[in-house]
Amino acid sequence: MTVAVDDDLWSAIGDPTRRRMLDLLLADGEGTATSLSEHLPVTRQAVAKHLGVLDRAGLVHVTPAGREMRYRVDDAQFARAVAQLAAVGTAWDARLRRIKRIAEAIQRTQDQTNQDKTKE
Amino acid sequence: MTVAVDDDLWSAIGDPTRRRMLDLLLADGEGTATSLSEHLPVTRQAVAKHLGVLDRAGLVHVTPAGREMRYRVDDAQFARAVAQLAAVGTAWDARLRRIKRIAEAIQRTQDQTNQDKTKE
DNA sequence: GATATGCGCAACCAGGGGTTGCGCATCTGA
DNA sequence: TCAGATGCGCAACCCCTGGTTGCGCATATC
Repeated sequence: MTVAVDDDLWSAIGDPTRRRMLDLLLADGEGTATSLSEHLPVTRQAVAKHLGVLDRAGLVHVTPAGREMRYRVDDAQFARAVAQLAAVGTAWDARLRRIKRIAEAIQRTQDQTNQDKTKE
Repeated sequence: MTVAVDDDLWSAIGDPTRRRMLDLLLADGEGTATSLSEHLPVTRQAVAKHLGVLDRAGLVHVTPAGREMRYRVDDAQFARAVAQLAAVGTAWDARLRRIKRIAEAIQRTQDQTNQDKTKE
């Protein structure tokens, strides 16, 4: 019942800084390491490394424009990442519900047993 | 529109080994560092460290039983973690849909412009 | 009581996120 | 046109984390 997860994709969106970067890129359409770093508590170099990770994971594409490197989100791959989040979430949610159901069932049988005992 | 995420909780479930550990604990109800390590590609000590992280995040509880330390998942906290996954997922999904809508709108206005031009 | 089993602690290593420092390329304006 | 500003990449370094091995201690078990 374990959900198969693309570890590269998951670890890419697992980092909080990278999640904020994706947020920023989605909000503004595109951005550079420098522009992103202005809205983040880390340096341009750190952002550049993260952009490298996101690029290798296929979550962003880069377009050279003069001396700038403009990044934008790859919608399709991003959608895949969101789907993975959802998959793990729903799988765990389902498991939680099943456990709760079983627990309630056990509770009921115990109540029944206790009731039987009081009858004796 | 950024979703507020409990970073400790997220980073706890962000690690693939910890996710598999949670899976195992949920499947078996409870487990020890030794028993879990038998189903994982890492040593008991590594598992023990992860259990420490999960414990500090409130995702598991430990019960000493003789020389064993039995861990089980905290349903409530685990549900919170799942909820966070779902929250980020749905937020991003919504943003994707909005972008797609805007893109389509732009497409339509461009089509309209082109049509106008052909009319001239 | 001797042996096996489960655990914790400590030291160590590799990789990743972060920083600073530097040099190179591209823009821009006087 | 050329000098300064701007954007970027590369390299070295630090610290934390995930992982390992090695050890000793406590609890079961025969």
